[in-house]
Amino acid sequence: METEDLDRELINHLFALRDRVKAELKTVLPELGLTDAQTDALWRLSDGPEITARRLAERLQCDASTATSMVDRLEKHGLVRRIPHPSDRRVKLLQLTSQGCELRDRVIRHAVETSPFGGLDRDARLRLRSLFREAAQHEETP
Amino acid sequence: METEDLDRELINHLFALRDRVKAELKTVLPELGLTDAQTDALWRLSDGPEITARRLAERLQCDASTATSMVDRLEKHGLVRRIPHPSDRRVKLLQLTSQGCELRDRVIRHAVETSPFGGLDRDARLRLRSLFREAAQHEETP
DNA sequence: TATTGTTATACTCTATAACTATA
DNA sequence: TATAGTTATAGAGTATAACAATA
Repeated sequence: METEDLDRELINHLFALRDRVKAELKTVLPELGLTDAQTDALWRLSDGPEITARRLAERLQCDASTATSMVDRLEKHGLVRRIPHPSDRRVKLLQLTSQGCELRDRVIRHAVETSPFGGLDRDARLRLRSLFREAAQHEETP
Repeated sequence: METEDLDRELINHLFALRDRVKAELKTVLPELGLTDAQTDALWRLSDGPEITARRLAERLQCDASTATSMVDRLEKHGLVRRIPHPSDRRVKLLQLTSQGCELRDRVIRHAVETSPFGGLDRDARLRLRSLFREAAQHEETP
């Protein structure tokens, strides 16, 4: 079936593009004192105090206990803060410190500056965005 | 600058799509006895005996010693074989065993079957492929 | 009873440094 | 001298199971 080959090529491209971003980040992460996994976590934390540890684990697709130790390390480095939830005393909300925000922004900025889509002109990038958005819509409808 | 927002959205989509593939794989990897990292390695090994350990490390973007221990584990599970290079006795060529090939094919097949591009019709997927190919061309020309 | 987060434990993953054996 | 691969080590990342606190 030819469609399978097409889908496989698309996935291979997807991985290759992701690899290129990862390679670019690897040139800058050591001097920021971050590992790959910590960068992943940082990327998924917003500025506000609104993400629970549970939610972070879901976003990282890891066990809750893994999120706990990840937050332990980020907290030790002064990048994240645990804040008690105002109404549910079981919950801890995770908040980036100002240092954490700054670091996260530098990481994202570098990724954008060295974007693997830089070879595409603006029109092509807009068409790509449109296709990505369409693919994203079908997230939960199989 | 509005272009930065566009590039950032593209990268976010890229990560989200990669996350969806990862999530689908996670539903099947435990029963195959594979971890994420081992799956990554398996994916990058071809059927022929042509990849050196060094080359694998480059593809995985990891240190050579990391590749060594990864191959150790894969070998222990009977998925990979180390073969001496015919002319350069320093080099070890890595070859998937038949079991390794089968496992790798099952992983890839599952990824393709649950492709995050399933929501796009054939024409859209062809346009996406064309854009991916164009982006891939500019890999080494900055 | 169910959920949130943690701890204890045992692996896997990873890079650094030092080493060997070839080239 | 330079390169391919390994070992030893130490720390990061990960899931499982058992647990405490709260809902």
